[in-house]
Amino acid sequence: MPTPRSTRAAADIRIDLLSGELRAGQKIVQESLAARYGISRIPLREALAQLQAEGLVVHEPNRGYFVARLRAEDMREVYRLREILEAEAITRACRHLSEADIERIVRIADDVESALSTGDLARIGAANRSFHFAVFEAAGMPRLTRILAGLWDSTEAYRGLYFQDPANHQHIIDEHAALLDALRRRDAKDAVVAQAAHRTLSLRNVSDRLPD
Amino acid sequence: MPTPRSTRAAADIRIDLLSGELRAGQKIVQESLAARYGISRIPLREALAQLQAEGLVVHEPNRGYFVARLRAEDMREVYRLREILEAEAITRACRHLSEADIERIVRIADDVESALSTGDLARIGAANRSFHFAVFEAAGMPRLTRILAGLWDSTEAYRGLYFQDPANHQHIIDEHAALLDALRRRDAKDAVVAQAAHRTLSLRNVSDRLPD
DNA sequence: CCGGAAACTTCTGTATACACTTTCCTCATA
DNA sequence: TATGAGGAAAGTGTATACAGAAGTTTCCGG
Repeated sequence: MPTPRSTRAAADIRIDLLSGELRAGQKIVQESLAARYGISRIPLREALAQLQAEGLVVHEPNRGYFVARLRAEDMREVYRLREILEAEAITRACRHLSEADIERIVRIADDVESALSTGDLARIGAANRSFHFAVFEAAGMPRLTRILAGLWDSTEAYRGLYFQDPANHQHIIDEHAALLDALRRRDAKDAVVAQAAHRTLSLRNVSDRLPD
Repeated sequence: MPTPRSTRAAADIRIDLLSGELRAGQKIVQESLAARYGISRIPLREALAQLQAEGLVVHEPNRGYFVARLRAEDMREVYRLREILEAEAITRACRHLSEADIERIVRIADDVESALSTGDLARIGAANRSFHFAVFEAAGMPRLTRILAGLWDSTEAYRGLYFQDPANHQHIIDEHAALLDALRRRDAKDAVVAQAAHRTLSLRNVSDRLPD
């Protein structure tokens, strides 16, 4: 396995955080959490450092890490930031997209469809993410891509819930198609609108499950 | 001293990175860098993890950390992202600012002026940063504040050069005053413009010193 | 003389161990 | 009963140590 323990731990913690296993505001005792994942504190701390950059945990010197409080309002912040930054990414992408880029994105969109038909949530999530980030990366702004990745990560666990409902599958396919169509025409405005529609739907889905 | 070694190391590395001591693309050998700062590899790794979130270094599993390549183009990306995100922060801040907030910001602006008169670069930098982040924080968007902090950090070392030139001192004072005036009037549009002027000037100053 | 595989070197990733800080409890005192 | 000093317990921050992966050199067969 080429994945370091710290990376895997970060993924595990994300799940536990967002599934409510680790509750908001709670102190994170490194020893016990490390034991839970069967690793030592060193890789755990690196995972926590990464999650801090995503805003899922906060750190106080000599006092340790605490679970950040995620409320509906936080979710709205994440989505507002995505709105702004994804608009920038897509607008720039429209300027730079080559035909090869578009072909590649089309192939990934096909992957998403075939993943949806299997119902394998992990595969759907991975494919969907690949699709959107293939577009974002075409903007040629690596920092922007990284920031967006952090924002996506911070709500990663909720996306599974969204994919779980088969009623959403056709929406996803349609919205990806709309985005692709706009990209083909290099129509930044339409592309931004298509992306926004996609995002708004999933925000509604997610924020219903949070306090406040 | 309440600062953990890892935090201090991150600051040290930032300086060495941006002063050219550590060159772009270069592999970071943890052992030697740790020795250089007189610490062990553990806090160094945590510092590197943090710097990765800022985009100053990149990590490849089992291969280690490498110095990110910073070109004028990267600087333009950082400033473009700041432009978008600071506009959002200031717009929201205008909605939420209380009189007490404004008073506090005024006091910090005075700190900046007195720091400028002493010529102490570290103090000027700290005061200037406090000033702008006091405004950003008033937006009530903690993730946005954190992202902006990362963007500021990634060019921190260059800001010193800007403050060093006394010709810029009056600019800084005037622009802070203009921003404050707009904030008092809760005029989001003017405030964004004032902030933009401030930023543009320092971008020009910084990007002249980079390759490409 | 060259290509490729095996041994070696170097460095990363992680476990263990310990010092120092914070927190909590106890108990004496007003 | 409330309060604060003192000390024990718990937990973080970091140094040291080691296993294993990546990179490098050496050596052999062609």
